[in-house]
Amino acid sequence: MTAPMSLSAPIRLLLVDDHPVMRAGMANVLGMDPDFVVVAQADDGESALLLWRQHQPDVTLLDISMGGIDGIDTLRRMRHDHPTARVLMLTSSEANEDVRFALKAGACGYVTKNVRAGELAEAIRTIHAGGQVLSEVLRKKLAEDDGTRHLTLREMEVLGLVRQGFTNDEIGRLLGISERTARAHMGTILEKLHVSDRAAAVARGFETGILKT
Amino acid sequence: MTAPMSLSAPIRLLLVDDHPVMRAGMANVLGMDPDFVVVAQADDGESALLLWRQHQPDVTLLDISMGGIDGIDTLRRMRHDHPTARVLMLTSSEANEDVRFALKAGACGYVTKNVRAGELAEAIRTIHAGGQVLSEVLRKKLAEDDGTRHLTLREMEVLGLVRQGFTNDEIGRLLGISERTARAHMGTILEKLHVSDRAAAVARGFETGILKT
DNA sequence: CGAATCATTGGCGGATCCGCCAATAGACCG
DNA sequence: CGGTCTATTGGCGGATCCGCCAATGATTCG
Repeated sequence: MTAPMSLSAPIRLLLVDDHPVMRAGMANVLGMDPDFVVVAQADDGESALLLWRQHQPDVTLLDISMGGIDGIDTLRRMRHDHPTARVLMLTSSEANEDVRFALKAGACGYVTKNVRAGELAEAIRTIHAGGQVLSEVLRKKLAEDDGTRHLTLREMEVLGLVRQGFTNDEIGRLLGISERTARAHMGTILEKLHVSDRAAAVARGFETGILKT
Repeated sequence: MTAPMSLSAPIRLLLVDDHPVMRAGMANVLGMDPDFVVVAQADDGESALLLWRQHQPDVTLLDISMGGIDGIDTLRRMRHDHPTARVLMLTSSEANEDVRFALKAGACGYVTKNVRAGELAEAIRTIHAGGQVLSEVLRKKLAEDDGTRHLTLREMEVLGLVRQGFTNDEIGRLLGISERTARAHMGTILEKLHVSDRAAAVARGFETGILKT
């Protein structure tokens, strides 16, 4: 528990969150620690990408729910433009789909906002050292969820229309497929989500993060 | 724009939020201003109530989504035990139902977390001076929503069961009423929510905040 | 005390849903 | 090259949904 690596250069951070007060909190908490220096802050995805290019931070802390392009998309583009970018998702969402997509999109870690300051600092150090961060709880949720097969793109598309109140017939026409096919998709959705009707499927969609408010 | 009332005693604040980093942000932002002093912080409803009694703060900043009892319930109990308590909701939810219930439960103001630091300080001063705080945006959303009639308790109960995938028949049995009555409730729910089927009703429920993840 | 809202129930009928059966074609994987 | 997954479509039938008609008692409000 002796202060580690205070001799090396501090880890340069980019903070991305659309809540000014939250950013102040991060800057404050992390600014206390000489291992870190906040080189820039952004409140949306666009400026995050811009600021990344300008500052080339060692680690980026990225929120998911933001106005404009969402955090996952920002992450995708950031990793696409700069494959070396190391990103720690710091968000309030515990939805499995968010975690899964974030990791798939190249996040090096995922922590929820109810994390304590010390844990956050530790996570950043791990990320910077080239490690992965995923809390035990989330790891567990993901694992038990892997037993379940996930919705395909097509199925998500269908679920999105179901959410809007379209009938199978309308969904078929909207997607340029037969009503029967839409129904087949509906069937697999119900099966995969372990529910008995489309109303419950929509609910499940929101619960798991497939659907967003 | 001259610094107001710096001669009087500072406004004593209680911060309630389950995100440590967010609390640090609030404490930091508000601590800069000599008008404010943070006398206590809580990360859940129970301790919030306890700390209120101990410190009798001038203004409480209260989050809605928290582990344990939620912010609205905390607010209710706080106002019940101490009708003089002045509370400013500070939350990330923009859902109409949250705003409505908060105001009904006795909140003196409601601001979302994407508020800038200066606005937050201003809001607290207004609350302390006996005023109400509600952003133009939220006021507008509420107004246009008042045209729509709101779900009754019974209807929310039904919607909660619909969400779980129960049929009208099952809902009837669960509530000890006829299937026909459940169906009638369903009908009014669809009408009030301006949707065509129960799946869309569930979606609307999540969008408006009637249903929670 | 009327007006309004709410919770309740009934019948009838067409629309829609969902399950079970089966099949084809393309994509991807080892 | 087989196996698996995905997307697609068909038929059949019972279950369920939703709309339209109408009615009663309780409660609340002005």
